[in-house]
Amino acid sequence: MKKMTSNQALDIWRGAIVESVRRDRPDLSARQMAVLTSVYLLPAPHTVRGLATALNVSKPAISRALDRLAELGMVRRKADDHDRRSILVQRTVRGSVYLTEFAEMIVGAYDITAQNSNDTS
Amino acid sequence: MKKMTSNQALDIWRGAIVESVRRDRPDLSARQMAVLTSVYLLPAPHTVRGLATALNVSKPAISRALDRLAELGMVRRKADDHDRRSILVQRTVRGSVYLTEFAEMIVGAYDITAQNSNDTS
DNA sequence: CAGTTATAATACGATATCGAAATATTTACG
DNA sequence: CGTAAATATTTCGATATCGTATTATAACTG
Repeated sequence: MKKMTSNQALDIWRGAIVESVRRDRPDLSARQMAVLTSVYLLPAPHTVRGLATALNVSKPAISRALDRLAELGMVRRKADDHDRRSILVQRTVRGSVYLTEFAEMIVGAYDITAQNSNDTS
Repeated sequence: MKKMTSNQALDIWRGAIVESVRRDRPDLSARQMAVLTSVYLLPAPHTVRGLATALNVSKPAISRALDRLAELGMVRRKADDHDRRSILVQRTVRGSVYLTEFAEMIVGAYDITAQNSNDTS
């Protein structure tokens, strides 16, 4: 499977999102999910301002997303000693677990899709 | 790329969700997205009861998700002539366009990930 | 050191979503 | 028929999220 078709892409997305809904996991908004994955996958450090720029949303929107993610224990705020106006968004064990489980749901959906689309060429 | 690693899965997910947030698209909840993709990717017909069972959520939750999706013009309700208690959830052009665009964002994220993980084996 | 700029958080009012209970409406069945 | 069951929606109060404006704190600058 060298390339991915649009149909395969949607199948995978559906498989993962349906599994997430079925399991009744904490329902993160698209924005919260964008913040969470960016914090975990992009190189540190992460600030409110940086995330706001990267995601093209307002800083208060990022602050609130961090409120929610921190409440779920998936990120942690830490003061920046070099510039005490800023905060550094840090990863947590719980956040790692959540994303790892999510990744497994995606891979699971991928495997089912790849199997069904039987690309033996 | 015969198999997909967890890291690649998350990279793709992040790429697509961030792009969706950046473009300021209608922000569907996970549940709404699960309903929308199920209606478009699984074989018809689709009823509230069927979707509720498939997604393991209550029927009122499906009704409300359909309210939102119908308000956005992404699905349409139609009375079932064979059993007038039921409704049939139907696809629309707008819903197809939305999902097609979304699929392209996923494929785009996939291409970037595949490129970066330079799997020349 | 006074004034400006930059950072993040909070306040505010509006809107959306939630779960659970109550309400039609239609069908099944005895 | 008439009662029970099944379908979907609506209602209710509680909670969450939204965009914008405002506030609080820290750093820069002339």
